[in-house]
Amino acid sequence: MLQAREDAIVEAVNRLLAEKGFELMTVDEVAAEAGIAKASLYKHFTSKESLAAAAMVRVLARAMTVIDGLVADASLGPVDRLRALTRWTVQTQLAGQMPALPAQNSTLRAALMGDSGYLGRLMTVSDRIGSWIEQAQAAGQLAATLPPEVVLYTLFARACDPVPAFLKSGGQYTDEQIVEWTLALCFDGLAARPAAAVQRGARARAASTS
Amino acid sequence: MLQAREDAIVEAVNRLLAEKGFELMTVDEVAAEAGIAKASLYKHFTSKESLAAAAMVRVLARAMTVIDGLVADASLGPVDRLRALTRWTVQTQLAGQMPALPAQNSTLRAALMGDSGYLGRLMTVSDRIGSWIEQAQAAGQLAATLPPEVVLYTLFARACDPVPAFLKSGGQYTDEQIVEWTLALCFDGLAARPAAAVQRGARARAASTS
DNA sequence: GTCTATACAGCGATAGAC
DNA sequence: GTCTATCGCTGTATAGAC
Repeated sequence: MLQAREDAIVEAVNRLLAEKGFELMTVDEVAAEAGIAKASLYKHFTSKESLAAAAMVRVLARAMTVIDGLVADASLGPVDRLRALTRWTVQTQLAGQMPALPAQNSTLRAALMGDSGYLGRLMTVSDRIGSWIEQAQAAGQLAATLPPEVVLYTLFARACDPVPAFLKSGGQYTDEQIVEWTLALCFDGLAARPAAAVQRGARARAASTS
Repeated sequence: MLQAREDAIVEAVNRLLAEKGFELMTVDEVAAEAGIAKASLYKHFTSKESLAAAAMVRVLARAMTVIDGLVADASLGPVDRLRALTRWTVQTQLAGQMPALPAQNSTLRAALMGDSGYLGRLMTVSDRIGSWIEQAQAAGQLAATLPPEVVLYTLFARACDPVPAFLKSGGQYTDEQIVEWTLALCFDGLAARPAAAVQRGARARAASTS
């Protein structure tokens, strides 16, 4: 019962963070959307920052679930897993369920860096992804000239990429198109690709729509 | 004299927008950094939104200057120009001089969309870049499967890419390295590249350090 | 046009009754 | 633990003297 109430609060925070970001989200809105008084909300969470941290913990936990599912599928190579996880990230963002945290807010950064639950999950997720990156680079499937750290941040950044939402707001493309273009841009870039990459892309599209 | 004062104000706004974004920037800070009283500032600009708009107009004017310089160099192809303009964007952002506008703020969006000076410059810049994109796609140098609009937004998004600043904050890479990696990611993606692309990258690096 | 001083609103957080 | 009511502060914007 208490747990369900807190879940409703974090769900509201998650949605509002996705919609307007930390600065523009107000605690009054969170309380209203969770159907609770603001003062009651502060019995569960000590500050606005801790609300955001709870939402981040939740999304990291969900990412971990996705990661575990990908690990369980032995038919996937490291790059397949990176692509699939990135697809989940972009899809979640397009669905308005990816909390957006501008890293510019120092009070929020301080709160997150002091939250061991957040830090631990962030490190676990980073380690899993990092091992896929190293495997993919060793297999010659990912640019070996890039430090793994650069690849990791680039993938994380898909969670706050403004391009997908902007394309969606135009209303002339389907979510599937936007997701595929975003993935193509992330992994293959803007430059014209050799036939091999184009064919791989065609195979992937065929598989995902079959 | 009046113009010089306003330049100082917009310069302060530009720097603060780059550092902390629109929501976290306060008018008091702008006034303090410009060395003027807040009330005097409101004689020059009618609102906080109009301050941000002025900074955006300034950065678009600078982009236009860069674009004109690239057009004047007849030795450059369309992709060369796109790369060079993107390099300028990333370098400006790394130097802390690229105003960051989270598109989530509706009052700010409304103000920008009602500012003809901003809209006109934005359209001019977009048209120039758009023509380069179409030329590059026609020449088979840019992925022709992507709508030009998607390419355009992807290039614009380099102005608020969090990855370069994050890599810089780590302190273990030079600005030049970060810029080259960002460009490589944008144009060639994460995937391992064929020899041709690698060699082109090597040539570009040699040229830029000679 | 510049200043000091202030009005006004919104928001994070808390008091205190139940 | 939930509520209503309110505090205290910050931030945008303005009044009015010079």
